[in-house]
Amino acid sequence: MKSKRDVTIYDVAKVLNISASTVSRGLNDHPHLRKETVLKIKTTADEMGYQPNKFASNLRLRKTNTLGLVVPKLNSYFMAAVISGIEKITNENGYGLIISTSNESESREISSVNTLFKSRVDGLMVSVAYDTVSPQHFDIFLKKNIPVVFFDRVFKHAGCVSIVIDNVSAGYEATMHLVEQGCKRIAHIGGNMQRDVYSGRFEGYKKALNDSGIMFDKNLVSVGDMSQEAGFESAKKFLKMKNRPDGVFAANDTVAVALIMYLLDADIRVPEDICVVGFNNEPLSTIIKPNLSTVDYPACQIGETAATSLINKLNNKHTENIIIEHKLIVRDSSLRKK
Amino acid sequence: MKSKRDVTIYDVAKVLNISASTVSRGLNDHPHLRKETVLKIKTTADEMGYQPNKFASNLRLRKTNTLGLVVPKLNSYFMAAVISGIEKITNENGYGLIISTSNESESREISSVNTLFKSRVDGLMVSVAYDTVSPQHFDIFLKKNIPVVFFDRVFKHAGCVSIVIDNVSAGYEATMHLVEQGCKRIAHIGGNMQRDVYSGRFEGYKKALNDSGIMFDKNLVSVGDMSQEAGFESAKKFLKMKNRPDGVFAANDTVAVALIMYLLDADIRVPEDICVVGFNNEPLSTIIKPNLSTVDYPACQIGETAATSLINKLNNKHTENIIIEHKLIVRDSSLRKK
DNA sequence: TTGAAAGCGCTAACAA
DNA sequence: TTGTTAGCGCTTTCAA
Repeated sequence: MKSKRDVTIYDVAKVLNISASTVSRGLNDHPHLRKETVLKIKTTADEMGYQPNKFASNLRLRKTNTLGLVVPKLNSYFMAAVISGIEKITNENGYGLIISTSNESESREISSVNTLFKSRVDGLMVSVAYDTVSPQHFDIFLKKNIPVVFFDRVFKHAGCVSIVIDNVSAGYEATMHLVEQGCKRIAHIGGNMQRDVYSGRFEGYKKALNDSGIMFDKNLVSVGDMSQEAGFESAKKFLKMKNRPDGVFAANDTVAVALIMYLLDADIRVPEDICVVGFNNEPLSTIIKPNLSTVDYPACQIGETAATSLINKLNNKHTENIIIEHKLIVRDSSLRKK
Repeated sequence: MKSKRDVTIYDVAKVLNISASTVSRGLNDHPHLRKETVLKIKTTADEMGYQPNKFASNLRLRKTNTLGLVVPKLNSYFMAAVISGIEKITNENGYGLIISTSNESESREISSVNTLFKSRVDGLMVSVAYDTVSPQHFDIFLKKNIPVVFFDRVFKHAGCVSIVIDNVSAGYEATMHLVEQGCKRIAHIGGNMQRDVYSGRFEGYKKALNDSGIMFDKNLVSVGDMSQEAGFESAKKFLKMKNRPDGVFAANDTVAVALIMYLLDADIRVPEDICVVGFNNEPLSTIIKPNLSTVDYPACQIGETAATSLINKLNNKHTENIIIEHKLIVRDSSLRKK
């Protein structure tokens, strides 16, 4: 594994009979250099196979030009799209990106955050894990004035920008749509209410019921880990009730699809007997029959916005919380009236 | 964004009235130090909030303890599982991980590889992009004796280890299964035959036909980009034929599911009229009705194996190509005989 | 068992 | 417009 010594700016300088600092300046397009010199330096460096040593420059400059990203999981279409948005912006701005996953667990999130801190990223983007309770592991960043941007699943944390959708409105619209389809007993499948996305959607659900004169019934609310299993469990629970729901607003598509599969297996008709609305517009929402009504929001744009915010903050530009538009997409799973 | 100066080993040394080199040794558990001294150094460093500066040590040691990973896309269950396997091993062995995506394009792959090279990763893991033609962008690594491990979509490249499944056997088994179900005209939907995974599956398909006395018919082979669209296109093509296929072996689940959706919409029965087998065992294979028969293989284990191989190679241990077991999973989409 | 000192490769303040 | 020089924080050789 022994590698030959790399070409350094000193080697280039020696060949050109100039000083290393001039080479450094030339490589970095320093303004006061003769164009001619710059060109000469760059071509020679190229020819010699020079590769800048980031560690030396990071060490010297005390910054890494690298951003960190912590996400709960990689297995959703949503997250893949977010990351592609982030990569686009970071690439355009000459930043590197280190991605780390928390696997939905607080302890893994803490270790990811610490690792990125040790890697001395210039800034951090985070979507919080499912079961994270306290945001205090981000304090090491904040204490050092390293900016942290939250997106999707966020913490309200002094000095941190958040990129979110309006979950309350989205939950409200989804539920209202069920009301408009004639549903009277509308159930909700939600997640950990410590996560703003789930508490927001739940709040919107309750608000819509209230505005429609429908009494909130806590038996119609099922809280789980938003997995396929959780969807089956909720379906089982609803089917056991003597007074079954006739509509369900689920806080993600995975759960909604699992619910529908279970219902269909039990010979319940969707949407005739029970209308279902999901959340996220994952690809599987158009594979299930009937196609799933859901809430769509631009994942790629969320990624781009998060990265842009972070970079702006690094450049001391003004930044603020941003709310991204969402849209209810009505498909067959909730459409009784055509 | 100005950060206070960090605590360095010099600061720790000053507090303890010893030299920086001793502190360095203490922190790294150098053998000849008094246990007492080591303990004293570690606790003081901790109390002072000391964080090692990786750049300084990377610069000094000429290695980064970081591995690079280049993958085509993040949006599949398969890749998410592979990455979680890789993260497990890298974490256990004290390596960092930088993930980069090629977005299935050769040019993005080249730039990812170059970026990781500049980041001076100690080793590289790669699953090749859909349309990569030449492996020569990996030469910068090989020339410097930095090990490269391929997995899933691989290049046969001197000195590079590959972690794969036996795609030929898998394609053979899938096709044979269709034959056993009574299919006589078996079609194949494949991808870029430059990718070993697709050429292997195709080869297995042809071999199975041959072994079953079925004439290979090139009109029954549809090659596309393995997207949902490609699945629809293939379905359209097959339905237009006067002599339609009665079985289809698709080289991934996305295409297989799209095909089934299209067929069902056209009132073709699956499996009665056409049997379908996919590949990868993605979650959507159990959401489509009828559930999709497919080939399963342990993604997480592939990730673990790739990372382990790479780390072994870095430690100058013996490494070799590894073939991971796969399994045909028969579900309703291909099951005529019970 | 510990310390002094050099150097990894780069950048920038200062000088010319 | 370019050169000299010091130093970023760490490791390690050599010496004690």
